[in-house]
Amino acid sequence: MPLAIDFLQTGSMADSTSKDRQEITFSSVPKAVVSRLSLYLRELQQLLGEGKQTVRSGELGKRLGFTDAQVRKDLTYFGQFGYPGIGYRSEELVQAIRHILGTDIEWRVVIVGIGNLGKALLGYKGFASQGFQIVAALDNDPKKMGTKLEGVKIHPITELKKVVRQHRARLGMVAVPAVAAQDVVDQLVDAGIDGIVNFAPVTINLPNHVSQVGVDLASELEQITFAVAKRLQMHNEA
Amino acid sequence: MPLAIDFLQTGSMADSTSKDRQEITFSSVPKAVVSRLSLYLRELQQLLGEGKQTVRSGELGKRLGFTDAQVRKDLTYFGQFGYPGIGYRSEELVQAIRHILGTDIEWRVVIVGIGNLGKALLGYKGFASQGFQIVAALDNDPKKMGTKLEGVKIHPITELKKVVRQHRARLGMVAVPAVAAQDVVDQLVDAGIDGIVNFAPVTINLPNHVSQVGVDLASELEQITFAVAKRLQMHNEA
DNA sequence: ACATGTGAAAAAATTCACAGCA
DNA sequence: TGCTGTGAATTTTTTCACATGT
Repeated sequence: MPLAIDFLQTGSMADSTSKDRQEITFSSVPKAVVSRLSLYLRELQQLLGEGKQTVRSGELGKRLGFTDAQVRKDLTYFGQFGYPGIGYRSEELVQAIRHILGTDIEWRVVIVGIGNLGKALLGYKGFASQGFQIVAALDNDPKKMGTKLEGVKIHPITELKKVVRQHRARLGMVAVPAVAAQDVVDQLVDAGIDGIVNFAPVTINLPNHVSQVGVDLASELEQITFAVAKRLQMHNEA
Repeated sequence: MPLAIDFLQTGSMADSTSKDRQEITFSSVPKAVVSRLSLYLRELQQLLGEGKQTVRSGELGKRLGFTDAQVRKDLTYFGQFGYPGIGYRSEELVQAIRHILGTDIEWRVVIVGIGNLGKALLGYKGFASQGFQIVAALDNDPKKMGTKLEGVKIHPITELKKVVRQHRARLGMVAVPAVAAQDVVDQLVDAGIDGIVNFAPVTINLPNHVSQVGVDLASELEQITFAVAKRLQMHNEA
């Protein structure tokens, strides 16, 4: 019996353009598919801004460097969203992907660590537009307490649990020094957070019921130096 | 004929602890291997800090959530670094991975866009420790021109090509608004940059000879909301 | 004895290619 | 005609399990 959730509210009988009730089965969706879904969403929003009401799998894929088959296969993990002979309706697919990713509802986020990076995250406009609301910031510098940045109040880390619960935050972004990361993460878990984005360049341990994504800025650069070193080497060989 | 590069300088005849000359063949190394390599490196540096001179594949893997076989297989894409019955010598493996990633030499980096995120990147200490040197910053705000931040001078974007060439920078980090990203990237390519980390939430187009990695902060959060939504759904089902 | 390195097997992800539908 | 959706084929990646080396 596959796992499934209700998907896309049933359209009214008179609304001939809306698709029938669909199901999403989550069994064995490759991790890479989910990250491409984010890219599809971003590109579709771009396409909408360009006034394109529909898009074909080949077109969407080409803009992102994927094949048409990849785009179609990725989407069909979650349902049937396309129209044979036409393509996909941009607005409809945006809504569908937002529902799949879970960002058709607002997520309340706390940021821990208001150094340079934490401040950048606080001020980042891209979160709000994708359904993320930053509800509180936490830091252990006494000088910052009680002040506001970008309209968000800064609390002492000692009040983390209280603040997370008061705001009913479900996600945490950790931008503290590496040595403090595990401790902060433990507190977030204790406070009942559902998921964590960790910007500290260190491995953190979490219980299975809390999701994490690690973003290591040096590591991102290393992916590139490897590619460049490889290319130079190939060139020398040839 | 496989691609290969010289690897690990040949030890002196008297140095019985150093390994023989090795070769790296780059043919068909999975992309995921390279990102794990970054994690191995980070964890090994951590282990060294804890005073561990050697580490077994199972131990390294466990700390990162991988299997022992995965660790060994990943490393053998590039050579033989282990000692049967012992494991890997931490310091030696650190050097080897740095060489593989290309970070055993210094890379000069420019940052374009000195908003909140650009400032955070400028101040990030994790770059220098991994072999990245930020040599210049660029922005188009006249008020910032000529000032210094974190000891790095801010130049107008109009001088991008000149600045990149004067500093012989090979990598660029792009932290400008989405609408400006492609233009900035084009200028970086024109200036002869080798690789780009793009923080703007937009797809950029590059010639094949320039590497890129995209970091989309909202997308990172979406990976988590998907996992959380999925877990909640599984719970409801059960 | 113990841990690596590695072919072989298995699993997973991608690509193909075409049936079916607008 | 032109596109999606999708089983099948292919390719890639991971895991297994054991021969090899210390």
